[in-house]
Amino acid sequence: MTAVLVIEDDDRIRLALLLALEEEGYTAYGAATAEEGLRRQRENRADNVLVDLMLPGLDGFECIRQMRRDDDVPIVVVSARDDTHDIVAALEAGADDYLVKPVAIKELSARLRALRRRGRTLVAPVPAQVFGDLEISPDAGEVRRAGQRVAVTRTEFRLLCELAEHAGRVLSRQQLLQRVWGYDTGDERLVDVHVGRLRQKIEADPANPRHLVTLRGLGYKLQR
Amino acid sequence: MTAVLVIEDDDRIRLALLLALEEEGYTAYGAATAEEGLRRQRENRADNVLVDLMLPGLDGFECIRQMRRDDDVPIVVVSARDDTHDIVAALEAGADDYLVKPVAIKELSARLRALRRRGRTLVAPVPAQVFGDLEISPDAGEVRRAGQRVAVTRTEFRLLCELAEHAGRVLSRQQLLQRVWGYDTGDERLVDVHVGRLRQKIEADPANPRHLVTLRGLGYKLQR
DNA sequence: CGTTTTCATGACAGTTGTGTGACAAAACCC
DNA sequence: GGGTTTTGTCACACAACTGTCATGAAAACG
Repeated sequence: MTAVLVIEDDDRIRLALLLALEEEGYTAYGAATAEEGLRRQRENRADNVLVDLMLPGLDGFECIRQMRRDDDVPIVVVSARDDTHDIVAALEAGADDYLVKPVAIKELSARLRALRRRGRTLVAPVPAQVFGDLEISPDAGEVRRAGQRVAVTRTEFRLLCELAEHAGRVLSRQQLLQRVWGYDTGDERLVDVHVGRLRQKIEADPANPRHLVTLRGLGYKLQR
Repeated sequence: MTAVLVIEDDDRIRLALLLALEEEGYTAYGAATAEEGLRRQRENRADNVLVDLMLPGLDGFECIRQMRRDDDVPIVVVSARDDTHDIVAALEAGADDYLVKPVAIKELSARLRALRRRGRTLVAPVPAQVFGDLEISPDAGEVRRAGQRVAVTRTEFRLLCELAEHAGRVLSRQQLLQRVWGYDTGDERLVDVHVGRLRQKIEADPANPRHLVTLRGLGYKLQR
């Protein structure tokens, strides 16, 4: 199922777009401001983003720039103005396509498909993160200890990446459940179990972990 | 240097586009018919192709379809008609963008840039890639193991090239489906089957692959 | 020092992911 | 047109992984 996020302040237009997109078989949801749109996209990544340029507060250009900082999602601008400067500026900001209102839903749908066909760029390789003798490369799906490849499972890998991303900071079990498993609620012991298994694999002495440490009452953190 | 091929029958418009593109720093060359355009693109791959829809003989849609059969180059349609049906049909045929004449050269340039940023970088002749005893020459369409030529099918070859292009990085089944088969959605098991067949051919011990490895829960990757 | 809370870990059963052989449809090639 | 190759679907088997639970150790608390 393909999810589309529509960032548009005009309620009528936004709802019309959402309905039309659902008609076309997409899962669509909206945001009335750039800030809300950015937040929703962070929390729940859509496969495509539609954004209006004229937004109250943060405008569309800035919205695109900020979203581009950590997201490769194809962004389509839907604007009322057919102005070359706007088009160029939007594409410069990181948009992938530009449509002028009123948009024909069939055209929109075809363009979304064309964009997805081309797929995510895959260009920027993520450098491996190093924690002492521990090495994590999300790109290669690999974990190494002292240069030796260590086999970790998908869940363990995600957990490790999450901890690595916030290296040095404590993450509560609740946060980890949320970020790694997507559980809003659940047994926190689950995290313990996976941390334990991870330690067996990545720590020289699993009983006295040096990298993946427990902060009693708080959670876990990964340190150098 | 970025090369652009302009397929457009109207001499005046073609020359104007070529001049404007060179002004923008591109290397640009033209073709007056679809047939000529296809031939030139086969002989000498441009990084971007601009196509007019109204062409004598083979029309633009057919031109795009034929070019798409064995080329991933970003194709931009430049048409006089601002008609949703045309737009949709062109995108369906495999175009990546659609501009209505008269085009603003700055906009065109920005769109070309956006396309390339997103698009694959299948530029220039690709040198043979070597993975231990495995050798892949995308240009020659050949695979060798220990110097011996190995017969692989077209699909297997594309799959292998895709993996080789991102050597060392995991590609999910979804990404492979999209990049090798062009499927937006589909049965991921299909990838397994072809990976399996490929292993039979390129791995010394297919049951214990050394190059084409599985990353459980993540996908496949090709490594040295 | 005893009690309570928090955490580590081994065992286990259910679930999921992957490899593979068989087969039919489609494409290709004389 | 008939035979061959290639492709995609399916089903099954097996291995790997996940989440739950129980138990006991360690730390915090009073």
